Amino acid sequence: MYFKVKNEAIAILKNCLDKLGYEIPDEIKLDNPTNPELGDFASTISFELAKVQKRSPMEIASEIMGNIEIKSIFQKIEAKGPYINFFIDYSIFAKELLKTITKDYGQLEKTGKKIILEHTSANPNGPLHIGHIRNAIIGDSLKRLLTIAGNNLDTQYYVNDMGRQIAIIVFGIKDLKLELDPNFSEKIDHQIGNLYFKANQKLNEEPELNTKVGDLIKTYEAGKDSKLNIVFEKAVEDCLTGVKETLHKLNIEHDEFVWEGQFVRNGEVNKIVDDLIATGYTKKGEVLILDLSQDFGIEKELVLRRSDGTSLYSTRDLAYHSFKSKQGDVVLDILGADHKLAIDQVSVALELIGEKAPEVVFYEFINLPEGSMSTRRGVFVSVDDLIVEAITRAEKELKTRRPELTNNELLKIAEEIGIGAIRYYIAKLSPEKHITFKWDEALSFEKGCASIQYAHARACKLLEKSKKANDNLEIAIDNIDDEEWDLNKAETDLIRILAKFPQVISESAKIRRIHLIAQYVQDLSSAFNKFYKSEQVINHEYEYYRLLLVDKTRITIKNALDILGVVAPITM
RNA sequence: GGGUUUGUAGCCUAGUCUGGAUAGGGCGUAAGACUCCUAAUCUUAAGGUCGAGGGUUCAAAUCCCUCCAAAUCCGCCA
Repeated sequence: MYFKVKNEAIAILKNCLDKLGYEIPDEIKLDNPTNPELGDFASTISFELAKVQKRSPMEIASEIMGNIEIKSIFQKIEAKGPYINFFIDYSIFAKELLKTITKDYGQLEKTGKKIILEHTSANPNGPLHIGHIRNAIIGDSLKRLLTIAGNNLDTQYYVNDMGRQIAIIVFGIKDLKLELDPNFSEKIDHQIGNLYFKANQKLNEEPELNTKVGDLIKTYEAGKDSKLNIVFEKAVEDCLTGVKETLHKLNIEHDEFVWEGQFVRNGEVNKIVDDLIATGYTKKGEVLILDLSQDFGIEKELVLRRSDGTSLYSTRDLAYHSFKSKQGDVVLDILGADHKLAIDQVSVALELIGEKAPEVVFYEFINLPEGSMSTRRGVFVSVDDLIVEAITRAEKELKTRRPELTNNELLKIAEEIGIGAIRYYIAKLSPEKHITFKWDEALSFEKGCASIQYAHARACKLLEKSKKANDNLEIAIDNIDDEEWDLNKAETDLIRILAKFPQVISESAKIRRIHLIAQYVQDLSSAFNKFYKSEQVINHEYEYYRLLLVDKTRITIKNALDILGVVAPITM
């Protein structure tokens, strides 16, 4: 609906320019003025024409105004100085819009594109910490966003079962006889993280033990020692169990878990190395390297094999990316900013052998006030702890607000609010922003996600109450054209924001940024809360229209929260 | 040393790609609003050298140059 009106405005302008005999630019851009008093769309076309024609923009604007034709959906078109402002006629537009908002509002046309989205992919050497969830939350929200934007998504978690990290864990189990408690006295990924920390300490004290780790890597990569394979696989599987549990609590599920080891075993890594040798960009010295400095300006050489013949992460990653490249139209990675150089190398290498380079969404680090996090050093805040704290805080708040709730109800709502707070905290920031983690900022309920969820719950409750007082809501939709509806400011503001939802989705999906959605749903719920506070709905003259407005707002808030992976509670 | 990212009120942040109207939100602060559909709400106010300096332009938070600060990368780690 919004697209349609915007295009209509552009058509009106084009028509007018044509009439005046001016050359029509390829693209006519319309701004959304921040101040509603300046209209719904604004054109700065006068400035551009002024440059070409060497006349004042004001003069051109008034000339345009003298020749412009107003169509019915617009109430008026005004020139404010050099700007040309379009004002929508909301008494018509609002009714049209309400008809277009259905259960799947926001769903864009199918693009037919398959997108392979890899996210999270944390090493299975400990529990997820708050650095990892930025990846997971951005990744999962993008999956939801790109799906509603019409794409076919496949999400993958790349499991690093072959790295040095995992070998260190196996070394801890086999050589240091560190034990995991099979009775799960502590969540298994936390146990593994702890074991990893201890094994690293030992290796720091006695660096000569590193040869044992090297031997483990070599043996596992060869894959012939089936007993050792089982130890590796068990450790990874165990850790992954814990990680999946954490992700599940955050409403995050992956379609596939792809183990990197398979690419060594099935010969893909060797094949990639051979293909790269064939390009002529490799050099063989003590180790095999890929040199991209001459033709691609990448200073750092990429080592493809260790001197002992084993593969490295980046080589296996090349094989994995080649695998993904064959599965979809777009390969999308969510990566920490520390991977920028590495993925540049991988991308160039992939293009050299005729595969698709990934598109990458980078995010900056989350640090603790005391510095960076590290699983190896045992310095981190785990996501599990964060979740417990978030839910505890929500519970406490709920107890004072809704003392009449049963324990089960309370826990359910507290979970929805706590998880929402976490996801929203990450989602609302643009990914290139550096974050210093602070509990109070991460878990704020004021004007954060909770107020959005609250708006949704309010809308639900209102609709429920109206059902008791009224006939069915559908009647209002049928009769929508028969009655006049003179909208006030609160209603107009709400309509205006509701109308923008598909445009926001389209724009966010295009630039692969979820924080626009977070901002949008905040604006929407804020407009709804204002409306709710200032206007009576039940028993009002325009009750049908207002109930419709409430219902459509409810749908839109829910669909927007869905993109962020946040539950829209019916009550709270 | 070189590359990349960030710097917007006491605090957090949008806007930077694609220059355009009075720089948009939120927290906190101050004052106010529940005999009325849920006050996790709403209303009002104060609070800004858009890191600093220079340049381009009719117009710069936005583009260009120099500098400052923070983070990060420059591993036979992942």
